[in-house]
Amino acid sequence: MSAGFEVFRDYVTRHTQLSEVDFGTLEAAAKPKKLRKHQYLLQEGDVCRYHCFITKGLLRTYAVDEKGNEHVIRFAMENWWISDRESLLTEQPSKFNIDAIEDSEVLLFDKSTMQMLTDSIPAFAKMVTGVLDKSFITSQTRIHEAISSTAEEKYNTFVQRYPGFALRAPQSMIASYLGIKPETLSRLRNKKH
Amino acid sequence: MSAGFEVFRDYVTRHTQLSEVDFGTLEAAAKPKKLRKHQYLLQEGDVCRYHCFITKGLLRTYAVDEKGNEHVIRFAMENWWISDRESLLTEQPSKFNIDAIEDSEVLLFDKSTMQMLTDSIPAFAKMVTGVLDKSFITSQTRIHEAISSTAEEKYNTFVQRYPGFALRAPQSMIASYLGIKPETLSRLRNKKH
DNA sequence: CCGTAACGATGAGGTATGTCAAGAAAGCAA
DNA sequence: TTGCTTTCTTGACATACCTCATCGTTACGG
Repeated sequence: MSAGFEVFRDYVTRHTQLSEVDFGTLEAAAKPKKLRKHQYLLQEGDVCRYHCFITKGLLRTYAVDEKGNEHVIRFAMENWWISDRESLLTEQPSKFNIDAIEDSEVLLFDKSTMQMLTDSIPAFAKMVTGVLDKSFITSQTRIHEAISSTAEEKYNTFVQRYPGFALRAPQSMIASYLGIKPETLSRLRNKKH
Repeated sequence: MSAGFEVFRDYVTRHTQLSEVDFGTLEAAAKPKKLRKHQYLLQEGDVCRYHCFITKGLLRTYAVDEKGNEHVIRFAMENWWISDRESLLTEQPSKFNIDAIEDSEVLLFDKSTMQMLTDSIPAFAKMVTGVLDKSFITSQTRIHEAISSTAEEKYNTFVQRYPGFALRAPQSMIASYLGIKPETLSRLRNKKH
């Protein structure tokens, strides 16, 4: 068993209970992939074909606006899923880019494979829906914070909630994620005492 | 069949195919409820017990911060679902309020009933997951806009995407939803030529 | 280990949006 | 209708955050 699948196996075990046969099915379905720092998992304009589970490293989803500014939509690290669900669902070109912030490793599950897995392993289907449910809740929380907090409050909340991202991602990307300029974030960080 | 269920039946028919038996099961499970303008569907501190489908009217989810300011998290009208998924999932007190902006009618499905329905009607389960998936995608889009757009861009996008909300909700609530002050929204609207 | 490039820090000044206050308009109850 | 309340508009001013430019620091490929 690959190191990558071991991480995934632990993750699944933490969320549901599956037979050895089911784990075999999962392992056969997962395509491991390594990504070097700065390498793309998905590029704007391409159709997103995979649900990706991260077994190692740190990735980001970002969009580029007309003026060429990057906007980080989200970060994701070990034990997180990442994809463009909209492109995956509609099979239309993605508006987003996903790339590696660190050297990373992921497991790819293409759309039809995922369908097969959720159809044949109900407990796995339930886990996947549970993940989606939590993702939605997290998004609602972020929206709440985005519309109601100052830059400083957003940053403090971010650091508390995601210390891993705060330590591992460059400040310019964190600023982008928070919807503020890097200079503003720098000042915020340095004004503390 | 009540007028409310008729709306729901049409909605379900648009999204999936169900037998008459299944529709009977749904109708038996749905508790209709009328809400007068300003009436609460959920109050902060209470545990959210229901998935609610709106058959008539307009509701909002909002949070109140320490300073007493209201922040509108979302609007929802006919053919939309509304609830606090976090409270529903965890059975912890909600941080949000949901109330009626207009006289409204909803169908309530409590958590265990919903579980029973999705367990016994796979097509319905699939539809519900599909709705959640779309909700998540919508949230991601809103986050993207929140971090990358000016107040004016946010307002224009909002009007285009949700003309119904733009016409039916008071401006102070729309401003709150966009994360800006009512005065700012008023100026934006009136500066056009 | 060096040189270059990317990143972060900091200053000066600008702009979008917020705050507070007053008045006009619109909704609503009697 | 009338009067009362809530919502919207508008102005003057405050401020959080942005922009642009510069410089120090860190990362990294050769």
